[in-house]
Amino acid sequence: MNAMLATAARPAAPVAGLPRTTPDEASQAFARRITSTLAMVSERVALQRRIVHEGDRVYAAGEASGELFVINSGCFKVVTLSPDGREQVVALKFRGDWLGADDLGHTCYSCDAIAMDTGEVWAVRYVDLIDAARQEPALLTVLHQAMSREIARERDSLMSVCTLSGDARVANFLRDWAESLARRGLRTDRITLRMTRAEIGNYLGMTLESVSRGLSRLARARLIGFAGKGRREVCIPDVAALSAFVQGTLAAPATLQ
Amino acid sequence: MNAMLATAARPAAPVAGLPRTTPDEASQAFARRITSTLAMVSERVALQRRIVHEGDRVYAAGEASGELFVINSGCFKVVTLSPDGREQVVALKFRGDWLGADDLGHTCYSCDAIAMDTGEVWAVRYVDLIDAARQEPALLTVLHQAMSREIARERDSLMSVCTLSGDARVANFLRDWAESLARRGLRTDRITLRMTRAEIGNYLGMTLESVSRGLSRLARARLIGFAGKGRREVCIPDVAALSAFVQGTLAAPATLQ
DNA sequence: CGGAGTGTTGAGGTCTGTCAACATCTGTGG
DNA sequence: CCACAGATGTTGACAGACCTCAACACTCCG
Repeated sequence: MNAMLATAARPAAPVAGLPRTTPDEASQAFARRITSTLAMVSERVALQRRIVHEGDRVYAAGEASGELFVINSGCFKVVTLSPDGREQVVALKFRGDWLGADDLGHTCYSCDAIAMDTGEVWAVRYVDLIDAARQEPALLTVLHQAMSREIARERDSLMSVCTLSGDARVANFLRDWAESLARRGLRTDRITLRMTRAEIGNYLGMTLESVSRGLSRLARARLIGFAGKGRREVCIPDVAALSAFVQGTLAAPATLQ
Repeated sequence: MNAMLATAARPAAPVAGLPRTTPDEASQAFARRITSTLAMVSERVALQRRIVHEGDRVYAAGEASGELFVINSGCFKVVTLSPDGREQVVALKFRGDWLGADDLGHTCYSCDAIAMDTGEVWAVRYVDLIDAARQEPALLTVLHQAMSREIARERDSLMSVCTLSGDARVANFLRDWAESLARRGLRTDRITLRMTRAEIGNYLGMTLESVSRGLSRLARARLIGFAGKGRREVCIPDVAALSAFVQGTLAAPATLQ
């Protein structure tokens, strides 16, 4: 397919800057990078392992920062709380991602990081990390990669909110989540959304009703299916089809009946 | 300046996590930080000065990365181009900001960085920077601060797009721009927008017509004024009033007649 | 002068938010 | 085990905000 060729040729990313069309190799390279990152950190830097459960706060806005957290397992949300009380989910994080790297230069955290699941994070002190980097410069590279990936992800979110319709945003969100899992070697045919419709809507810049309607329409179009009874379990028979749908809404505002 | 007084008077409740209503001291601290950053970089790292003019590309998506650029003067936009041809302005940068830091870990740039003005950037090779940081660890801190600020800015943009109405987004954009200038000691009573309505709309996630209408309504409400004939020069008599307007739209969806 | 580029404004349609009713699931307590 | 309350999710009707299309004004330049 020339789409593939095009993608391979130009390093830029597809839709809304989202993860390339995930050929296995890219996915595997990603998995290897995570593994080696975790290995390197655990070998070279003093760290403290911490088990967290659903709802636990890894750190809270306002706390003195100075520690970074590498996620070994579980999934997490990063939430900002503005002074007038509005809160917004600004990022979702998985194994291999860093928490707290977005407040490096500051004296305190600017967000809350909350576990959406049981998981394990490794707490690393910033100064220790920098220190260890004198012996192992690759640690810096790894950190910088993580931060620049975070910037890129944030931009993707922005682009998604700016240019996609409601339904497409929901589809894009699901695809994103599925690919995050896929790249980490987890199963994606049946994923558990660990967020309420309200939270998803908050993250995507839309109301919970619109999210619900979007999911229903995607299900009617057989792009996704619901498993379990809680309607929190979603199966994605064909991730590529979801991507195609997102693409399609751009070219010709195709509506789901 | 009574704008300042007004700001000092009201207990400054920021918006969308945006920079607090800029009391002088914070603004001055910011200016000092920029100065010392530039000084440190120019003293400690090998760099190449480069003069750019409006429309010049500092780097382009797809080019091999490896260099960072510190902005000494001028203003710049960072643009992503997706394969299907849509492009999106994802960031605006001024003196003291870094360009290219968002692609640190990657082999090539993922965006274009384009001068909107005549200016000067200092090109620094990443390896040289890391190397210099062995002598002067503060260089790393500075870099990390810049990156985490970038993440925060991106999040603010996201929150702005997600939670503010069209008019409020335009107002917020103007205030942002004015504060960026103010913190750098430049005059803000009369600013020149170096972007077309279409570009502003693209950046804010709305159409050029909506931007135009928003500007007109703000002008009718005397929150801004137009100078010059091109309608690109905007004066902001009272930045605090603009902030207040943005805040106001949150509490009670106040419309500008 | 005339054309291209840019900006403004109006009319009408569509998408999404708002409000509301109802369905479903979960956990608690009798 | 069942009943019940609260949280969560779905769906409809309606209204309002924003986009689309279109006409027109202004500026800059050749």
